[in-house]
Amino acid sequence: MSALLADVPLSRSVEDYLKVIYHLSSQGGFASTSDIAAMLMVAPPSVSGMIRRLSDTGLLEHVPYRGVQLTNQGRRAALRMIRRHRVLELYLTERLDYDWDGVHDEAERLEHAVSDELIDRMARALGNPRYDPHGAPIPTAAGEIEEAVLVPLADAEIRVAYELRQVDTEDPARLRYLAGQGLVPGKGVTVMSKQPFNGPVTLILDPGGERVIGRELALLLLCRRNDA
Amino acid sequence: MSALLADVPLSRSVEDYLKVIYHLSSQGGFASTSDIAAMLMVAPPSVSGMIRRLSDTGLLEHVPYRGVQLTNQGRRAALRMIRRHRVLELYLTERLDYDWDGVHDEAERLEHAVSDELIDRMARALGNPRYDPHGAPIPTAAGEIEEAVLVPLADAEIRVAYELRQVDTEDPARLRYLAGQGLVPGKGVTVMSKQPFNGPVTLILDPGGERVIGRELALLLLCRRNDA
DNA sequence: ATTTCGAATTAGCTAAGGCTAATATTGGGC
DNA sequence: GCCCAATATTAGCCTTAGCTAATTCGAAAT
Repeated sequence: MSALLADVPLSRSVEDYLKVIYHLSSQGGFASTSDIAAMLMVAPPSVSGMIRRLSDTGLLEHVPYRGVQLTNQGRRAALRMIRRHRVLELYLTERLDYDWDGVHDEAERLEHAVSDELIDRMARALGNPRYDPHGAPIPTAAGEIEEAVLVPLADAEIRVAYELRQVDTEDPARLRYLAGQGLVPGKGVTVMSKQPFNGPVTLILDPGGERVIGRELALLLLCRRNDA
Repeated sequence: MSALLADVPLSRSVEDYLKVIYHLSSQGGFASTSDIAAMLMVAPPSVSGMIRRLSDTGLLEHVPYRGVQLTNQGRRAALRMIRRHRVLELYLTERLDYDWDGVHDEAERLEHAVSDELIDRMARALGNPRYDPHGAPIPTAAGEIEEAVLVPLADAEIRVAYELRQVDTEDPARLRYLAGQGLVPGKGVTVMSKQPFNGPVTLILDPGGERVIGRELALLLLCRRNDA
């Protein structure tokens, strides 16, 4: 049945579009032209053009003036890129001493050039890890990805123990600051209070101590209730 | 003085052209359009087109109907690519268990995507090595390359001790065969006899023993006289 | 029900880097 | 010294993937 869906190599641009569309539509909706354009830093008409090519080749479904969704084939290709990206990020930090805030750009370029073979060798060398340096799940070679139910720290319940699982940004400055505060995956966190009007969040880190962080950052810190 | 020669990023194609032109003109001559075309597996008019772009940007000098030579700027860019390629080949074999006959293709794609930073980290992790897995010298980050005077085994003097220094091919089948025969850089070799009419060469390997190999392969084995 | 405004699309352009077919140049053989 | 074959170049086309300007669509507000 997949004789027609020959595994033609995808261009660098196509790979970038698929990845972005995966992220934008991962919460089940459509990805809009303008959101895609903003994420890729291209003009909206460029996106319209690419959307036509991608839907012609069956990688996505386009509802004009509404948005796009990946087909199964498109989702498979996107997850392959995400696996590459996350394995690369982990390998670079673990084996070549990159900081977690500096790996993104390097991985972003390498993910288009590596073979599946190399990614699998890297993953094997790392013991087939399940999470990247930011705590994001690494899809398997078969294309499975863990769907954990995580809640932003900003929405966590007061005085309830959580575990910080994932830091949802690639911005080096934010990552550097958070690492400096000890806010890295694996830490225990308990929110003690939240100020109103999008004010700061006060929390206790374990191990660590008291911290006060702004709401913007608190939205990036994805957590899991300890009893869940 | 190099304010005008801004270090504009080069495209993948441009990097490939520079590398093959470097190799074709390394013995001091001009690289011809058709040789470049053959090495890159493109049609000769494509080469003519690229030559114009490259000489417009000052990366090479073109003498119409005769060929091209790299400028200093072009040579620097080519050596940077060669450094990348060779560091990658060594890293992949040393750290990710690639065979010396399988690294070429992977390095060929990665060399266009890695940063100088990553290459330097890999080189440092390997102890700033001077030779790649095939014995080819690795240019330094500053763009220096060792110019050793090596002689093909086919031209070595009879009953004189040489050291095998470099295997000058990237062809996996040939590399696999040579490794099977123990013909790898570092071995001692002494030619005992050469058959006429491009016939086989009989040699003694140290450590190893007697081997008989065809002239085609004997041309790829670059050696240095032990007393030189 | 109409208007309006923002989002999306189409039209038409550019540059890189391929291709084939046609033309120009060069150097070797006579 | 001339001619031919091999090599190089030019002419003209294609695709990818971007752009701006112009147009069209749809949904929210009147």
